[in-house]
Amino acid sequence: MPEFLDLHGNTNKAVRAVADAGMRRLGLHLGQNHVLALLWEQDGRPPGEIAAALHVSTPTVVKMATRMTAAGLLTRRRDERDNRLVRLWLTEAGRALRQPVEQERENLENRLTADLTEREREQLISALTKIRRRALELLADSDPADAEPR
Amino acid sequence: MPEFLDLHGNTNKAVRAVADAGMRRLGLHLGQNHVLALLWEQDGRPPGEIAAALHVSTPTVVKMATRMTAAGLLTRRRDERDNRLVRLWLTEAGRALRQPVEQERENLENRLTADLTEREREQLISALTKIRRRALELLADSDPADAEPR
DNA sequence: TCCGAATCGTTTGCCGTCTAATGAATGGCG
DNA sequence: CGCCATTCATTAGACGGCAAACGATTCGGA
Repeated sequence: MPEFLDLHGNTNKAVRAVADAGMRRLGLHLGQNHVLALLWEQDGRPPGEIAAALHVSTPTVVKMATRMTAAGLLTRRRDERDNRLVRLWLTEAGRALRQPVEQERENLENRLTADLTEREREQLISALTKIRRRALELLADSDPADAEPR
Repeated sequence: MPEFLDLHGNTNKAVRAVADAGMRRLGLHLGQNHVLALLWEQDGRPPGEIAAALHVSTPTVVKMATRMTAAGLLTRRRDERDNRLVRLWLTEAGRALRQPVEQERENLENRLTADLTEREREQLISALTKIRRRALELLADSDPADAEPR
């Protein structure tokens, strides 16, 4: 009865590929939409804050910001009061993607879960939530990094 | 009722991180265990065959094979009869990891699904299977690459 | 006031993954 | 029999992700 692990991994890969195709149609790379989503909600956030919100490392956001800047989606500017901070600001192009991206995401979600009944969908979400919680606990245990901030 | 997509992605990341930590304890990088698993089952397979079995591109396997060779887990040798082919052979070190890796995987799976009842687990697998199938269908549609091999 | 600790972003380098381009060998068909 | 299409692996380059090292700035306490 083995291998929930493999099934979950394979499913994720397939879902990821579909989402990537969808975003690519809008000229985005997978992952960039998450950064945009945070900036649509509140423009001018610094990389560290975005990284924390996305549960991702700061260097990851920095790299993405570099590419997205090159792609004309946003601009970088240092905070005037605290020069350690950098703030990311949407360009017109970045702002314009909001509606199409949000629609595409809804579209993807609906199509992917089309074979599930409402009940199945709820159970799925419940199960995934439990597993995620469990995984985060296991991570915190084995990795005493953020344990005991004194 | 939002965002099965996000939940699934986040769960995957957490699960991946836990699995990665587990494999790292054995001196492996995540993903390498899958290559090893195929070679334990049948040694001397070529990269293309492994890629197909893992649903991964050939370059991915080639790169992993390069690192795993450097790590002393396997060796590369060209097939004598068909010189286009390369075959990957386990070293003693690669073979020795079988038991510990398989146990670690079982261990991980059990710990991750510990919060689920047997029934929940079955439903989860069923739902993920449906979604994966759906995702693969959507991919095949939008991407007429492998459709109609004449 | 001044120096060391804390806070940020960036750089570097690695892993897994993909697509596209390249290169080497085989095999079949005229 | 010889040439061209097919079949493989490899290389190159991009993306998302991570950890570690580095550099700049701010801030608090002596």
